Amino acid sequence: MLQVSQLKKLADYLWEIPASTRPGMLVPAYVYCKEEMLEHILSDRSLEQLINVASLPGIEKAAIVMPDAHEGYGFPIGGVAATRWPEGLISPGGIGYDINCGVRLLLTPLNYEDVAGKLELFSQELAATIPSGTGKGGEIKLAPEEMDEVLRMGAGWAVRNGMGNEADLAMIESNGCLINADPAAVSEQAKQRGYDQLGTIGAGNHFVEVDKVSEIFDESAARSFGIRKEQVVILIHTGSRGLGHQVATDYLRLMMNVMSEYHYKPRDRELAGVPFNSKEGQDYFNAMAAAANFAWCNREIITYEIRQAWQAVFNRSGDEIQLLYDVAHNIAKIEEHIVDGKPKKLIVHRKGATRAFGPGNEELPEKFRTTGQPVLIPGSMGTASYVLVGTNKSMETTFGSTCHGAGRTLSRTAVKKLVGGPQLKQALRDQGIFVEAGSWRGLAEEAPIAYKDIDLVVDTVHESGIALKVAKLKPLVVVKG
DNA sequence: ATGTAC
Repeated sequence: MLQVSQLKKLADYLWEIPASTRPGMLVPAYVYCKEEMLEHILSDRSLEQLINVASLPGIEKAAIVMPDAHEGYGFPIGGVAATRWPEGLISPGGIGYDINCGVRLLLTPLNYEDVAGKLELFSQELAATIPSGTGKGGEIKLAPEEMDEVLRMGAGWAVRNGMGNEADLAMIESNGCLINADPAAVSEQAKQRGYDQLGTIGAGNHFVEVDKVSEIFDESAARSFGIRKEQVVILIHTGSRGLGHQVATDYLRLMMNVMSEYHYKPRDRELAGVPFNSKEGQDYFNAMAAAANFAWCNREIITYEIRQAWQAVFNRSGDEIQLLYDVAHNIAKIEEHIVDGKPKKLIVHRKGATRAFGPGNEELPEKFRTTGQPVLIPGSMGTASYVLVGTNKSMETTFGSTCHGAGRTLSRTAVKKLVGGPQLKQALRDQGIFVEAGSWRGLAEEAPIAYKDIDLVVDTVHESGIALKVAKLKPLVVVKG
């Protein structure tokens, strides 16, 4: 276990683990964290895992963790690592099992006072309209050729089939479609697990949440995003369901078997990987892209379901609900960043980390060119969530990345010993929050006491400048699996 | 996160 004394304090929010700390580290590691939250990160294996990441073949500049970091499979969740294109390592552990787990924020034209009397009804309608829960499927059953179309097209498939709005597509990271996606690289088993899972939330920390905008920090960015105080907004957090999970499982197993052929011996077997430009590396990257497209299509169809529930409850057009933005926080992307003063093409792994591109970036839609991209950070259930904006500081220091959420401090088993589902639902109801939960156990596992303080996490990235606060959201309704 | 099991 690493000691505080092994961390070099660079600022109130930033620590360095020098490359000399362990043999084999190719680059230093950086920890974005306030001193008062350091105990969480030091209490599990996340920094040992970060040190392992700092020794991945081809890693550039640094291995980085965000303030919401905790231990994950191989890589810490809340981690960012960029390897040299095209021969650097690609490692499924650096993306995670839930490929393109991500967040999207919908903007409604109504304010809190307009919906206050109908919130309970809306929560029930949302729960009835959006399937949720482990292994749960929905109404849409994809034929094999339709599945391949979804994997190739991403969110555009939903639009083409009448379950999404054309205007949404520009407001999705990568337009909701990674063009290298290859359905042939995705196993039949993965496709089978996903064939009826479009339009479903899943379980764990996934949710649909109705919020009101409780505070504005940056008036000008908020106005440009179309966000105002008291406004009702809707947050979606989910990913690629069983399909993405199976893709990760398949390729981790494959890479464990072949990595020695590429003379790669990881410090931890969970860090299995292969050179990006190897056959297996390309197959994984193209399968990962297909799973990412499935997740974007999933969030687009959930948006369609929300628009229907809105129409049913408020007797207003669902099309008045606008998509602000949709961000991935478990993904690998090929991006150009400046390293040692020179532009370099990199394989950027983000695992529990959000892209936070700043003003002027060509990948952003016109609407966000002058502000930087919206960054959506959900807090733990019943606490707050945030809208931030990407910065050029993040481009310079964190490969254009920031945190992704509050970050767990207690395991699922540990928290269940401290709190029960019914008790938690009542406690949230007492705070004016309507909760619709698919299972008491699942609800208890997501209790806010199992998470870090979202305000501290967001303040850390704000002070460090790797994303700046725009608005704070307060939950009104939570729908969970 | 997850057909909470290879």
